[in-house]
Amino acid sequence: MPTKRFKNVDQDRKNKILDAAREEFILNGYEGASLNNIIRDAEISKGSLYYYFEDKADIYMTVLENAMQEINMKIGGIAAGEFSDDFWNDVESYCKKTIHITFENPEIIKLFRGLYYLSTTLTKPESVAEFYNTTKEFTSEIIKRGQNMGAVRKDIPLELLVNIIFSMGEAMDLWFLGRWNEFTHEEIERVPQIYTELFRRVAGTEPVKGDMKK
Amino acid sequence: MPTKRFKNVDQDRKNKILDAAREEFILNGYEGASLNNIIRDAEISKGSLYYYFEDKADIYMTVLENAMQEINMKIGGIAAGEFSDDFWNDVESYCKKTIHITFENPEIIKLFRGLYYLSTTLTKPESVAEFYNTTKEFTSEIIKRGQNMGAVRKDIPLELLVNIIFSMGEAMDLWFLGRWNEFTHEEIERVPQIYTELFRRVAGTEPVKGDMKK
Amino acid sequence: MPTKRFKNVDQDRKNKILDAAREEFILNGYEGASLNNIIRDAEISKGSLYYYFEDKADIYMTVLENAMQEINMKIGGIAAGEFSDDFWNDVESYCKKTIHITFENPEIIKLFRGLYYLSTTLTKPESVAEFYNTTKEFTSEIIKRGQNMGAVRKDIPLELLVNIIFSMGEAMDLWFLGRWNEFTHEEIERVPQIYTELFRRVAGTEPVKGDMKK
Amino acid sequence: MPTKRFKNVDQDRKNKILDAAREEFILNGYEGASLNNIIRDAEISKGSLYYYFEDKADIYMTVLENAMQEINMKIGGIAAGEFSDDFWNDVESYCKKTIHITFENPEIIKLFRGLYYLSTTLTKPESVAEFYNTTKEFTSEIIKRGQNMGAVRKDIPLELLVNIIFSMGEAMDLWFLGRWNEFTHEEIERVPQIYTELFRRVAGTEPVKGDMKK
DNA sequence: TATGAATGAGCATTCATTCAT
DNA sequence: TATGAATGAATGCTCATTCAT
Repeated sequence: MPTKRFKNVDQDRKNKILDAAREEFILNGYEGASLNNIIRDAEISKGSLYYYFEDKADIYMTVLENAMQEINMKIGGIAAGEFSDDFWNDVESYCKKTIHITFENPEIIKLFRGLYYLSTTLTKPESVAEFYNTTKEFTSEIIKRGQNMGAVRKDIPLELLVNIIFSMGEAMDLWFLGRWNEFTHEEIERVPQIYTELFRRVAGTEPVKGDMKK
Repeated sequence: MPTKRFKNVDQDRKNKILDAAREEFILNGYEGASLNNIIRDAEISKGSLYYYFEDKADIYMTVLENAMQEINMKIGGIAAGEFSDDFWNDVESYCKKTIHITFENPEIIKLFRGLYYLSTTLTKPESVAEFYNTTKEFTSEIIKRGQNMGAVRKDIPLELLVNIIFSMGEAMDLWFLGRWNEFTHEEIERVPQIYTELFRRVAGTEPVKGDMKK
Repeated sequence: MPTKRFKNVDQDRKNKILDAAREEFILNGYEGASLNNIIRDAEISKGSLYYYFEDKADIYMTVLENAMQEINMKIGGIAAGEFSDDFWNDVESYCKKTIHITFENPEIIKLFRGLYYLSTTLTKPESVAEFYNTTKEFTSEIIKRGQNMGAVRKDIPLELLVNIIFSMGEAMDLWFLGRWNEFTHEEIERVPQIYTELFRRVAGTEPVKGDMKK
Repeated sequence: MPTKRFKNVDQDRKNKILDAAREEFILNGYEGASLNNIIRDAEISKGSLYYYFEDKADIYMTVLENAMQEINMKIGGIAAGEFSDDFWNDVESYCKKTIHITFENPEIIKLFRGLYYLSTTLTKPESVAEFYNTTKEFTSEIIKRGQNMGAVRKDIPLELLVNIIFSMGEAMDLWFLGRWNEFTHEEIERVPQIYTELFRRVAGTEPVKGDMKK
């Protein structure tokens, strides 16, 4: 439980630490990250680090939570009230926002990839798993809403659906990320449609007839 | 390049080494795996390990190649000739075989997850990437066949499609793996259908009206 | 860069480390020296060693700098002001001092021999070379002074002259070192003359008529 | 005692081994040299290496002896009969030959530098020392001849003189080697004169008035 | 003679963590 | 709160040498 002590730290210092840590984890993955590099870049002492955090995993989790929060703040209000009654339209506009953010902060993907790896490896995976779930809850909420509106199928376990959607998103992120520069502006504009079309095919109640040329 | 020296090693010894290494990599991932543990379990000397392999990555790759080969042997002949003219039917029967094997050797998934992580992290990722690609080529071939038969859409880049399919498979594997024991025999029987239905939704040319209750 | 951390270490501990390191480098040369031996003899942990120093080369350089400083402190003021206007007389008195010190601390020669070897071998030779040059600069200064006074020839490149003088000194050191015990007190007294006479022959502007019986 | 077994080896094989070993020792020094590299390059087995040689030092010594022999063959007849009665003239022509060879095979210097280092470090230095002495004997003979002719001073112990001359030669070799390319053809022609002049100054019975502009 | 598999001690270096101040 | 010195186990890897065949 690091949080209490760390929460009360001066904001600037807090940011410096989180930035340094994030950078390090992105660069070297979880195992590869060195606490020494972090304290060097954050300009704090080893002692402080261990005063704020329980251990390496704790730092990592904190970085993650923070990154997530940041993202959510940027995506912001896809609060219930803002949804229209055209579910898949909403999804598309959500995708549009998300994709923008993701591709403006591509390192974040690397950060979370570490998580995925960790969840099966770490000695104290509970907290990681917990975080992982929290992250998925948001997607879960959206999908449930779709189900209530009759737009999303109910014949497949919700959690499975979430996982699949998640993985698909990750796969597409990765693919587009690798060739982002090769795309024209117009093509980029159509990326959210592709995401949505594929999500809809998998999860939708009604057949989708897609037809998109690259 | 397991240096051919390893190939000539006494079969028992070879197995002992590969088993120990696989176990270690599964347990701790690539970075976390310790060569010391491996030689302890395999009951060989440090020198021997480095006589057989170039470095840690080389051991890992060898373990992987071996696992892959093992799997392929078990899946066996989905050679071209065995395909019928009902593409999605073929896919389902392929899924059936694959799922069986995967779920009988669930650790293998963990093994390959390391790969995924590695491919973006390792200092010498070429060989890893190469292997990763080889692995994907198989899926790629199947999908191309589907395209030729008019069963698989062509309006999405092949590689992207492969990646998505791959990720979906991984996600489903993971999900089912976690609750394999909770399923009745009948439900298990229907799993390949679920895989296929979802693949078909994503990749198929014709709308799919799925309707499967959990 | 002994990282200033080392500078602040308790004097006793510092000495213990430097002594152990010097001993080890003298005994086994640079490549042959084992950090394990050093920490064993210095009774410190591996971690501490790497807390104080960057790497093996850093330790070696620190030992060297220290030895150099020690020597310079003992030789002390051959500051400009102390020179008379009889150049070769000054050289002889400098030799007298130096020889005494060298032969009272003969191991030091071995220490620096390592340097010589290193400067051509090491992967990071810059710092070594730098140090080596610094060391030679002193001789260089003296020679230049001799040239200004008209006592030292100018028809040979300065740097070449320095190198030759240096090597001659080394050769004589080595030779006398090996038979120091065989000499009578009187003979020892005349050693600086021999050094000077030979230096003068090589570097002097005027013919020298030496005549010294062993 | 490697020699007997190694001597009887097929000439080609022998050369291949010696070449590979020499290359390795030149490249990495004695400590740094790896027997594995040697057998790889020589295309022989580990077992053979240890059948021919006692240990690493033995290989090194053999390489050295061979190199020395090679040099001597190239320098060739400065046999007694070929000496004129102008000693220093003979020395100059000897220098001319030697310098040519040295600067055509500059790696050899590196090879012998290892020796110098070794002689104080190695666990079995006797053989090294012995070799070192053998090497010096040649110089020694020449100097003695000079003494008999009255051209070389006798007031300094012969062995000391040899060592000094040797060191001076080494120092000059090194210096010229580093700037060989910067010299015009004419300057190169005068190098042996410089060597000789300096040797003569140090060892000669009569004053030398040198005057050479760079 | 010749091979090459096998060894294990040794290497420099990095690490997360502790704790006295 | 904050520091930074101290730790020692662990890491991947290389080495010269031995020896059964």
